[in-house]
Amino acid sequence: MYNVSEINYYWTEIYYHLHLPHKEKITHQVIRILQHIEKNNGIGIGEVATYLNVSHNTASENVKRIIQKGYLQKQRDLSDERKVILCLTDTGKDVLYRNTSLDEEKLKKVLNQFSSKDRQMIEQGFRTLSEGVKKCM
Amino acid sequence: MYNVSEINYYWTEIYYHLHLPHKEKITHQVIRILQHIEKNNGIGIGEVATYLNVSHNTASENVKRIIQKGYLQKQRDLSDERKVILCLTDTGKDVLYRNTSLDEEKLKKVLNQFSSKDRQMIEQGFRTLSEGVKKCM
DNA sequence: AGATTATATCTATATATACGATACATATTA
DNA sequence: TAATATGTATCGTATATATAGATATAATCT
Repeated sequence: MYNVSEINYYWTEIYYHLHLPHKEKITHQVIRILQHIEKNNGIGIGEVATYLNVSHNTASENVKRIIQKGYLQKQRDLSDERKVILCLTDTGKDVLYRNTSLDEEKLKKVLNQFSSKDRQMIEQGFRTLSEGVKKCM
Repeated sequence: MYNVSEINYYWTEIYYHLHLPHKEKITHQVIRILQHIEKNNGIGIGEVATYLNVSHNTASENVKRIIQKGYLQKQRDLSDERKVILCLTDTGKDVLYRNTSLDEEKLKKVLNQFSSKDRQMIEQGFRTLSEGVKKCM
């Protein structure tokens, strides 16, 4: 018997202690948009609207503001020039990283405490779960 | 040799696919406040201000709005009645949960794919890392 | 009593989010 | 080719949020 609540507790503890410092003011919507674009190719305004469950004009305006901040870039789809294709700028990747990832310096420090066997187990656990997630979802 | 970037990649993949649906409009500041209060006891306005690096009045107003939404509760510290002690309401716990944890239904589904040996390895990996983090940070 | 501390409130400003209505350019179809 | 559909952009408007400075209040300490 395994306990998913327990895993969730570990999950939040790890993030609480290892997240990066939050520099920029940013909302969840913006992070969701950045992450959705980063994790999928060829995302346009329409897909953003559907994903966030907001109207097209809201998505368009939200994306415009994110472009103004320099986090996103626009291209036109060559096969259908009505469509926009969005991708992250380097700044956008950096912002997304700082708001969703673990601080690698802290993580290194923590991992250094462990035996190499334990480290391997941790890494293997994450890898296995991540790969299982992609197969299943 | 272990690779922290790889762990980070797994980390974001897992969260992207397993996070709960985002119902409420919420900012990062609010989640940071809720999480900081949940992970520590006896937090007041002053500590919130220090933690977020904002002025005391900003922290006070922010907390006031969060209380209005029903996510936080106030008590006075019995030993020093100037001080406020903040704690999460049930709604607040629920909101924090939905914005920082993994969807337990999805997680169960993913874990069910694995052998019990793999499941144990994953759980053990999280536990070990979580405990290591608390020792180290 | 006076100073310090912790919090609260008032005012003002900037920004984010959202939607409806409308416009426009590019496909697609009859 | 004319009519329609599709994808996006913009305008006007409304609301919520975040922030700070100035000031106030209440409890505590010296």
